[in-house]
Amino acid sequence: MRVSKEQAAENRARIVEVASRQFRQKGFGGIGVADVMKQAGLTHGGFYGHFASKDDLIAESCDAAMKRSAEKWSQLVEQDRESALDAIILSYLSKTHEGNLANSCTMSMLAPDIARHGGEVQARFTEGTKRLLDIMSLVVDEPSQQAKRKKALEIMAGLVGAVVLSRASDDPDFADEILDAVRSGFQGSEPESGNTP
Amino acid sequence: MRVSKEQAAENRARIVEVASRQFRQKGFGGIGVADVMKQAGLTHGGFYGHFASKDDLIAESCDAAMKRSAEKWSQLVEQDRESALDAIILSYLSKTHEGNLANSCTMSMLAPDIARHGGEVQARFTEGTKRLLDIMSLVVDEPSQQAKRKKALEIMAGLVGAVVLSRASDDPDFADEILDAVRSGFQGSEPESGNTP
DNA sequence: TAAGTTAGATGATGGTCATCATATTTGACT
DNA sequence: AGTCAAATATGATGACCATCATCTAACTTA
Repeated sequence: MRVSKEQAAENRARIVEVASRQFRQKGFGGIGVADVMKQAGLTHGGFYGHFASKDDLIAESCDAAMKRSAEKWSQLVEQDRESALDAIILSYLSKTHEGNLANSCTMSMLAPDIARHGGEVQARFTEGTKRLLDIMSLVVDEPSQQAKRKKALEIMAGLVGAVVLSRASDDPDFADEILDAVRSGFQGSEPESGNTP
Repeated sequence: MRVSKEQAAENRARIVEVASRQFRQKGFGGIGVADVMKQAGLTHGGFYGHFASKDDLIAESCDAAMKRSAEKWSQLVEQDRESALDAIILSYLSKTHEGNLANSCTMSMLAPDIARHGGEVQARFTEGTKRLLDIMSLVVDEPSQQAKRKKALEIMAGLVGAVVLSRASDDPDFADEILDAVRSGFQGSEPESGNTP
């Protein structure tokens, strides 16, 4: 059955939203078009009315996820520029973030898949990464513009690596140790809750 | 046709070797059992004589790759303990490493897939990561044992994040910028070849 | 309100893949 | 030498999946 223009736009947005979460949780190959559609409350047939291909959806959902991350970081910066860096670091390395694969950052969940994918997906991801870098550069404490950018890159790499490694670990203590090490390394401050056994 | 015991062992090793490279290059889902066997010079049918399942092969090939990385790092440490850390960092972030997906470290190519996979694969990977951490802890310059371990974790996360992000970028200059930033951040020394345009 | 357009549903197609069943060849052991 | 069992080959099976063709219903617009 047909549906109003707004309803259709909503549906499309829902498809992207579901896909974005599912891809991060299960990888590009881990979820099929039909399943995404079902979780969006639709059947698989309508998919190609909205998207040219699965790759098209992949590109769009990555873009959406990166933009959402950028918005989140921007909000933190606008809220309190002084504490924004710490806030970003804390949020990126938080346990909640850790346990919730679907809500995680594309950089830490999908970067290798994106590297293999190439094409439009990679282009959008690269743009998104640069956007995040620009935001972080704003709140990093370094004398020159160049130094800010370099420092922001170091921090972003550290955050991504920490999340990637901690998630891949099946030892929860080790996973926490990784996150704590990187967090305290970039924050100077000590972990918020007890850390020594 | 049947084959000598040694030949069979060689074949099995070759399967693991091929799989290890292909998985890193294409992901666990990006290469099939039949293709791995073909590249090992065999047909697909014999696979289940050697392995219980594809997951079994995945676990074994990850283990092999992590062990190979550990050996490489150990060699660098034995060769020259003073310069070992720099050597590890340089090798991990090198462009050669960068361009050659199949020869890359499991941590930077497969960690998210491993996180999703769970089970034996994840357990072996975690062990391997801890082994690498122990090696790096040996050559990190910090006063206490605890500080060494923490610093090694920070560096490993930084290396992994840098490689992950640089590979996922479709802008070669940006990719290099990431690698350079993280390298110089951990080395104190400046890049070996010209860096300013 | 009638015509035409379009979102979505149903179902089919062709391909890929992991796994298994069975056959064949030949090394290994008696 | 002869038997057994292991290593590999061939081929089949069943599942899943992306994509497409076709159909239906209802929104939109004139």
